[in-house]
Amino acid sequence: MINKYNPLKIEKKWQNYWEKNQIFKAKDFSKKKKFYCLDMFPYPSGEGLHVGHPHGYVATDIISHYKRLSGYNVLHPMGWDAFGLPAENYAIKNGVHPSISTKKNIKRFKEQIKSIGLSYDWSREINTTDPSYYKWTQWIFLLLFKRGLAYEAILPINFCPSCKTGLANEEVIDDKCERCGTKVVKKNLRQWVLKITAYADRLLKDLDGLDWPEKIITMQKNWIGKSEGWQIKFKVLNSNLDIEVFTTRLDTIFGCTYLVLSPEHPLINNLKDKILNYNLVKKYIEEAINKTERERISEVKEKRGIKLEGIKAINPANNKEIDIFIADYVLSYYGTGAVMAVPYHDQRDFDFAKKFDLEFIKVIKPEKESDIKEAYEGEGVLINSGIFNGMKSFVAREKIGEWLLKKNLAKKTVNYKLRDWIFSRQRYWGEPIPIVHCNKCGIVPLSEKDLPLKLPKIKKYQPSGTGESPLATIEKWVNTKCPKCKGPAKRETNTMPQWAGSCWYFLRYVDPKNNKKIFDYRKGKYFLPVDLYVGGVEHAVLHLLYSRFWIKVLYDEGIVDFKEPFLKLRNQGLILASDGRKMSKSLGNVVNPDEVIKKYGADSFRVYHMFMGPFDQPVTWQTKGIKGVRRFLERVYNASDKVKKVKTKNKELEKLLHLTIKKVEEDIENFRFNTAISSLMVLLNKMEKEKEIDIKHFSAFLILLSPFAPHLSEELWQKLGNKKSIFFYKWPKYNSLYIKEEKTTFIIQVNGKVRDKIEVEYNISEEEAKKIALSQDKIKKWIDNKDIKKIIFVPNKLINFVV
RNA sequence: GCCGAGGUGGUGAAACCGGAAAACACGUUAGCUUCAGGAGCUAAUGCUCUUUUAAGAGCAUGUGGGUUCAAAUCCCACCCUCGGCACCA
Repeated sequence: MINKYNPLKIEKKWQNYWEKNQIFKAKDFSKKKKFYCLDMFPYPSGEGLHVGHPHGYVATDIISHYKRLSGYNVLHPMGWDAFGLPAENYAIKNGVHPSISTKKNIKRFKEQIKSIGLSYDWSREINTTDPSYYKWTQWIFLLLFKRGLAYEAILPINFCPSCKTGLANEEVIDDKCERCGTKVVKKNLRQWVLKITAYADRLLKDLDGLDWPEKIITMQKNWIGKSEGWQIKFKVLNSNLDIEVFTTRLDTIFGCTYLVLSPEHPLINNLKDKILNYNLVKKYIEEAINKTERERISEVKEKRGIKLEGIKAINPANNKEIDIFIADYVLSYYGTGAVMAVPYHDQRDFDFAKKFDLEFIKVIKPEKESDIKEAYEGEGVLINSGIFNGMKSFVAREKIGEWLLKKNLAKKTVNYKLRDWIFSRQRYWGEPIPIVHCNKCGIVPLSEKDLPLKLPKIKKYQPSGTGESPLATIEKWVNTKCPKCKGPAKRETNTMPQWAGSCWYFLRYVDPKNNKKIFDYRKGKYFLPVDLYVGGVEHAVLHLLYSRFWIKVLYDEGIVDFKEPFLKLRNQGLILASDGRKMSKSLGNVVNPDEVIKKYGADSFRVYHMFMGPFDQPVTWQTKGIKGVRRFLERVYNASDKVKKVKTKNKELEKLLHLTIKKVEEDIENFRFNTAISSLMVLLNKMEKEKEIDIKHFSAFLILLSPFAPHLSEELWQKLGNKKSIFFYKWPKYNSLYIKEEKTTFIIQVNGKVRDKIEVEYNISEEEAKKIALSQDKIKKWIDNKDIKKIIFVPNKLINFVV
């Protein structure tokens, strides 16, 4: 048969039609219920889309269509997260201003995305690099500043020598820059820091109500890393100084035989004169500080440290004099930067004490005795612990705490792994931080009316590498007047990190052109928060955590009335190249969607994406695999020739249709697109067998298909004589009457093995089933003249004879 | 080391509230169709064994055990793959 299906022609036609008639525009106010369906917006890179990018976009598009057909007013927008290093690097290399290359890249991305026929409301498109957008990013920064959540600090931070900028902790993976893979170095830099730690507890607690993948929730919980314990004061002998430590195992304090301070601990400087071996100590500290975190961690097995000769501390539990060490396994930024060491009951202390031949005291008796090859870190009963002997360890923790509290030596404390967010970057292509430095007034924020503070055009983008942004070289821009005293002042030259614009972009889609307010609150009240958010798992502790933080601040400020931005989150699986590796330009295994769409059509592209496998699992892209879905769509096209205004008498088909409606509906809701498509295939296979296809059946089928293959469905919908777009119609309702079974295939087992199948009336009784089953020749043979010991009957499923 | 996900035909996978393992596709083979290439249509397709051969039987869901009339599905132990975290006191 000649294929009349010509996707190239019909797809362009319908894309134009949808755009011209604004079919997918979300209404600002509507009596309909809203559904906010959001994709993580892309960074428009110079390479354009590869075949894997739109995986999530196709899924949200299917859901958006499905929700519209089910009567919702759907907000389904798209935009560009366009600040970032690649554009700047490109500018350095080719001298093209980032705003120009960004514009070009966006154009290309938009064309590619449009060619897939995704139903975005393009009237709401946003771009984070647009001053009318980043005005509001800066506005939020001022808000953070006003609330004391943005502060300046000189910190030893992770610095990428290749990108020549400081990085957030979240951006450092295995000691390497998340972007370029270069090993980071420690650098003391003046930084803007956001106090995300002030929200640690709320960021943790509010995870509970979210419909998010368990994995992401766990990752965020681990990243925040809450632990509850006690902070204990150890007095330094012959001085008025204290060393405070944090512990979650106060029950082991009687076993504490020394203290360990981190190399960065400030107390060391105060004790300088008393430390007899200060020169050696100083040398050790210098070495330790120059190591990166990873280097310290990689020496996990080999504990290093040095004893502070000449000074001792007092264990407040038993008043014993104990030694003090410095060791790099103690982290300055966690807890108090000092630990009480209990060699017998902590593996790290155990390793350290072995190496330095220190005293071990056993204070917890485990239920089962074990050998002393390693520390016992479990629970048990206290021994060698004075008045607490015999107490269970989990009780003793509190009792010892209360006892020391009375002596003013302890307080209950909660510690988090989460650290404040290093927020400034020494780069050009980012939002300028709206702050000036005045000799007289200090740090002064710009006022709202001075926003946006536009990024000046410059000729040299090259970062200095000294920790200054390229902006620092533009004197005309840097030198300004203090908003407060009108005296001479200098602008902040650091820019905001990549993540700033994406923290709040979904709010702006609600009212993207508003230049008076961040958005109209009435519009926000209707559309927000986001009902469904789909994107890659790689943002688990970056974008998703930062964004939650900002939304909570906006909530506290009364700008939004919800505490969590994304109610439901789903992650798409990674699309791997056919060699099983990640698609990347450098590996040369990238498949370009343009070519696939040109050859097979956008509908085939969409359907194949969803048919490949479970949505959230990684799959390898096999372009030839797309043939199967292309054939399916061709057969749909050909079947439309057989559609007549006939009333079918095929009860089976009627039933299958209603089962399919139910199945597709449930599968879409549950992100099981692959099985939704296969059930549509099954229905088509059945309909194809008919001489004439009932127009009612085919119409319903087309609506079920339309979220997946919108162009073809629209084309055939028109061919059936409908005047309006298919997307103005209603999702078919399945009727449980049709689904009702009349006959069923009944399985007969002997000893649990299937021996025969029979067609029987639905709801057949056990007695009857037994009678029929036993009369079957095949069954007789198996039962023979053995005794039937037991009969298991499962209604409408099977009967099992145990002989 | 800790946490999480997963392991089913030649391939992608389905079934996973215990009840027909392999739906739906890809690929392969044979036949038809076509000037040819491609495409299409029809049928077969987990493995092994057996003259009950237009059929029958056995074995099959990472490995080994267990529960059950019945296990891919539940329980225990182990192996492997992938992802995350990792000296957090």
